[in-house]
Amino acid sequence: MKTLSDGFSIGVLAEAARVNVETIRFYQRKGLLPEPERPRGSIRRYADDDLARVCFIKSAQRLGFSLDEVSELLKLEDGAHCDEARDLAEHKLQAVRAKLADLRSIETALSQLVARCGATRGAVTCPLIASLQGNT
Amino acid sequence: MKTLSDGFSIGVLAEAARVNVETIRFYQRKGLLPEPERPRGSIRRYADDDLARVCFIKSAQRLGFSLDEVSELLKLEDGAHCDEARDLAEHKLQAVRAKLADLRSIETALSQLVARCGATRGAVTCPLIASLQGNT
DNA sequence: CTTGACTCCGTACTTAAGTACGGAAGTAAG
DNA sequence: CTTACTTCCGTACTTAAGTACGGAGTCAAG
Repeated sequence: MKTLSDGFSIGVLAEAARVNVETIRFYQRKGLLPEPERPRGSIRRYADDDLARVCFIKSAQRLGFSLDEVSELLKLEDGAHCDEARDLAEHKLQAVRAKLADLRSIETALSQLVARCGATRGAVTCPLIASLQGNT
Repeated sequence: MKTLSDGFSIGVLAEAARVNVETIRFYQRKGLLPEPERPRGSIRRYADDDLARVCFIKSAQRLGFSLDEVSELLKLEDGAHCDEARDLAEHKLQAVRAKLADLRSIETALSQLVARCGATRGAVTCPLIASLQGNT
């Protein structure tokens, strides 16, 4: 007996997450996404949780986290030992703050460039490179 | 005749930029870094500009820009036509701002997680995933 | 109950960003 | 001048993150 909404297929999941079906399968192989049981010889069904997870992966990736790092982030969610989780989170937090600082200086540089570019004609010597000098 | 400081070798450049020598050569092949002339049958010499450029590339990469995107950013610096430059800069600026927004919500989520994790024992259900729901 | 679309699975291919390799040529110290 | 390290250059290998492919099984509409 089938409850009314017992999840969606991999194709629907992929489409909803704006991702290739193969990518979903790839994430499963990597252990980033749980592979739901398939009811005896049938097709796997996915739920909103899975969609959220895929979206999260893509979002974190856009921020420059690798899949390995994303998998660490996800372990936090999955309720690993609290101490480990905390350590991990603190490290990520530092990385995130460093990225934020870098991005802010790029933002400043870019908006200045845009402003100046509207004003001065030709010969743009933008402050972009200068804005990133002081990094490790 | 050699002036006292007429630049450094590729090895020194690479070391200063904390990068593999091969990476320098790779960037040259991709046109991200100019290849200085080699004085008749001798070795190429690099200057501070080149170092700055390599550092910039690495910084931008850490923020999630691809080498292709970095090369666009660098074209801005190189004084392309002002209008193009401005367009490019505006697009990048939007991308940068989107990244900033995402990063800020991750930062919030992570710091909340760290805080809670110190307080509650066990069973961490972190707000990380939730924090990234609202993205395209 | 057939037909067309979708799923499953393993394997193979692709792209981006390097890294490594090997031989010839340049260079710097003894 | 020899020896040991670099550079130079082309070509080949590696890793991460997918993408594509092909054959077999499943599902649902007509």
